[in-house]
Amino acid sequence: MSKQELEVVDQTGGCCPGLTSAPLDAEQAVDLAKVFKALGDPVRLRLLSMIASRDGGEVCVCEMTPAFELSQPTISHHLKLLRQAGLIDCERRGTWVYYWALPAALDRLASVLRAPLSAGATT
Amino acid sequence: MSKQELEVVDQTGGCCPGLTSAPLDAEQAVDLAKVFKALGDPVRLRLLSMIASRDGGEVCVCEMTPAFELSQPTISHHLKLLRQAGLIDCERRGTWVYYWALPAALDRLASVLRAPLSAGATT
DNA sequence: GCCATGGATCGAAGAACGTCAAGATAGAAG
DNA sequence: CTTCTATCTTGACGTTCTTCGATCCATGGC
Repeated sequence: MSKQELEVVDQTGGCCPGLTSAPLDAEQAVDLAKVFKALGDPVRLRLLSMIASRDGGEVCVCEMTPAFELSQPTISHHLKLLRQAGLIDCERRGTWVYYWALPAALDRLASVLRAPLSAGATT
Repeated sequence: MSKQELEVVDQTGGCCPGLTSAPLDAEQAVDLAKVFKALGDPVRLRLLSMIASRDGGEVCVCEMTPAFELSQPTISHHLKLLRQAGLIDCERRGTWVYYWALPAALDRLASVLRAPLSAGATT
């Protein structure tokens, strides 16, 4: 896996500490909450899952919309929220728009949630 | 029959396939979204962090309330939501109420978010 | 140029959420 | 039993979210 050009580990200002290592400060909490809020809707979770489970490829909007019993503007709206949360990105290619996942964002969240391996009673 | 035989909690098995391994079905998405929604508020994230970063011990409400510029009922409300999401639990002990984290819930979420280590992560 | 198609944006209706003040409940101390 | 402290619950208010229909923008084909 290729690394980004950022060698520092705390680039996002909330990436590293983790929920379980120390109390989150207010600013980190606001930042993280935005991303978790984006995941706090079943439609967005399914959209993200559809996209992220195709790590190699993109998913066309025209493929996602009919998978839900929702209007096209609603799907578009949810995709926008996922994009604003930094979880996915998209590109127009001809007539169609393709979305792909940004795995680093998911990894960051997982790291925040995952208790340190040595957590618990260390003594 | 309340619970089906789906008691396997193996993170790679039937319970938590993970966002990135296959598209989430609607029911799983609704279930997961409830937990992520509980994390989608900065106050709740900080509360959970305060509690979870003391894995060995509990945190008294009397210790959490003054950490926020919010009324005590509001804190109580957020703690209730975290408890309903299965992220924390509590017990009254004398005059005070103590909360502690349920690390298995956090682990489950992390597993859902984390791309499968051996499969698909080809970036 | 014109039209058809895929997607995004706008504005509005209804539901859900975060917050507080006021009241209720549980235990401790006198 | 009464009172006090710590916490939870209730009811209400304003804000935010989800969803939709209608409309607009971008691209490709004629």
